[in-house]
Amino acid sequence: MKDGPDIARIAALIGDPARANMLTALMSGKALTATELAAEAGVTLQTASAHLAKLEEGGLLHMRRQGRHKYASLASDQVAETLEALMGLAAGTGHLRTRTGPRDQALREARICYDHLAGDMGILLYDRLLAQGWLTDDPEFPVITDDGAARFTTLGLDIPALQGARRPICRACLDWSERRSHLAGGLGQALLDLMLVKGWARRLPDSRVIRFSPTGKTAFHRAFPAMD
Amino acid sequence: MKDGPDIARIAALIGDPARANMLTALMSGKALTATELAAEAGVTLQTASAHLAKLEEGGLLHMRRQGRHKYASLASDQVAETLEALMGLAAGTGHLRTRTGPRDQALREARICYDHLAGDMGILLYDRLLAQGWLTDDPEFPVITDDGAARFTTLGLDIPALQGARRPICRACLDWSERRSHLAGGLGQALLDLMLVKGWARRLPDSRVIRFSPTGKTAFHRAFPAMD
DNA sequence: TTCATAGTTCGATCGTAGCCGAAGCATTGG
DNA sequence: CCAATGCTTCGGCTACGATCGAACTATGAA
Repeated sequence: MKDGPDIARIAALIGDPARANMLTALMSGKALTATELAAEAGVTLQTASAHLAKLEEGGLLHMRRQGRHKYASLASDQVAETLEALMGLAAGTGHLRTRTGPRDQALREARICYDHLAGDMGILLYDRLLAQGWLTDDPEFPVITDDGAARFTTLGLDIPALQGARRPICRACLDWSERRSHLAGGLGQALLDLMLVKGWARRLPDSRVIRFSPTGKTAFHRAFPAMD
Repeated sequence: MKDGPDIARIAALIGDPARANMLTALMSGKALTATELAAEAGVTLQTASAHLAKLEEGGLLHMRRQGRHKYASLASDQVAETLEALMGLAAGTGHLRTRTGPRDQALREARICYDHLAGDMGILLYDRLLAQGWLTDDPEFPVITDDGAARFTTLGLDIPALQGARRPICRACLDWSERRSHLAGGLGQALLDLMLVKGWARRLPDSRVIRFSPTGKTAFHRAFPAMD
């Protein structure tokens, strides 16, 4: 009867609408304050505080006090992945009730997933990196090839620094809209940062949507071409 | 605020202990009757009936009437995957409260995940298939090579029949105990069936545990050797 | 037909968890 | 020091949903 871990405990944590909204907001990867999350969830600060305490106690969030602010962020990539899996299910089993509005369309095209690029563009990036042989294709932890390391360095990334970090540099992450893999981990984050810094794309305010400019797309295709 | 699909709806479905127990039981891959599930969840038949209705309405279960019995099974591989993801989280964030008993140990070694082999043995199988070059290493949908097809046919599988089915023949599935991939999909199911039929292993009653016999393990290593 | 088993529907009960108002700490800035 | 802002704690209200007993329907067996 009691096979495996206590799945109900954390599913119940995610199952409350207010908490689910908070978690979804945190999928943007940014750490948010309690007040911001309260607004996001549509509840008062008191109830938000209670929710945050439960989420931290449950191991889903990581809290950091900074001055008189309290910042919350997802506890790990694993949490983000689980949320994406749930989104995939919800998108699929939703009785066509989730008609895809224009906002939703933009989400499918390019969005931030925790801290890296997801959606059509995220998958495209991952495919291109594989096609060029800059990454080996592991189902969970791809590895950077020598070719790839050289290329990333040319683009301005500090690969040794990334490799020194505790966090896995490469990680495959499943996409809820496309049900395919895209690149997460330190490298995924660094690449997205790069694109934002170079002005290829920008984040829409208060949303997970990432909008590529026409010139940005061109630059993307030149930097990550389809084949050798 | 309302980014993406309604994640709370289905998380709440999974979040009830009774329903979570039912879903966990169904991870065995077998279709179970309402009465069996009621026993599994520790509730009366009436409440079980209500839960099953909700789970079906929510798109997590697929129901099939057969005579005066009503069989429930997971609606899709995707549901099973999401449950595994939740188990991974629950195992990790559990405050050391889930001390690994002997039963748990057996689960980690070899268990059934929906309808295919998971745990240490599942990962070992997947690695060996890759090492032999019988499968290409795709993060989500590996492909059977010609070598592999020949090998599987020798073992007694009907590859063309599997390829004809609607279901994806190969699929990588993430393991909650090991956080690595193992083989799901039609091929994963067929291989597990094969091992059970050949008597290499057997299922423990009322559990997801799969026990390999000593001779079975030997046969396994001979059929799927470490390197060429 | 009659009986037994499987499952459903209804109604009532009861807990729990979400919610907010108000008051209480804590940190920063003047 | 005081005032303002960010967050927490407390208490009480409310509502939703899980649960079960009892009565009802449906299928199968004798």
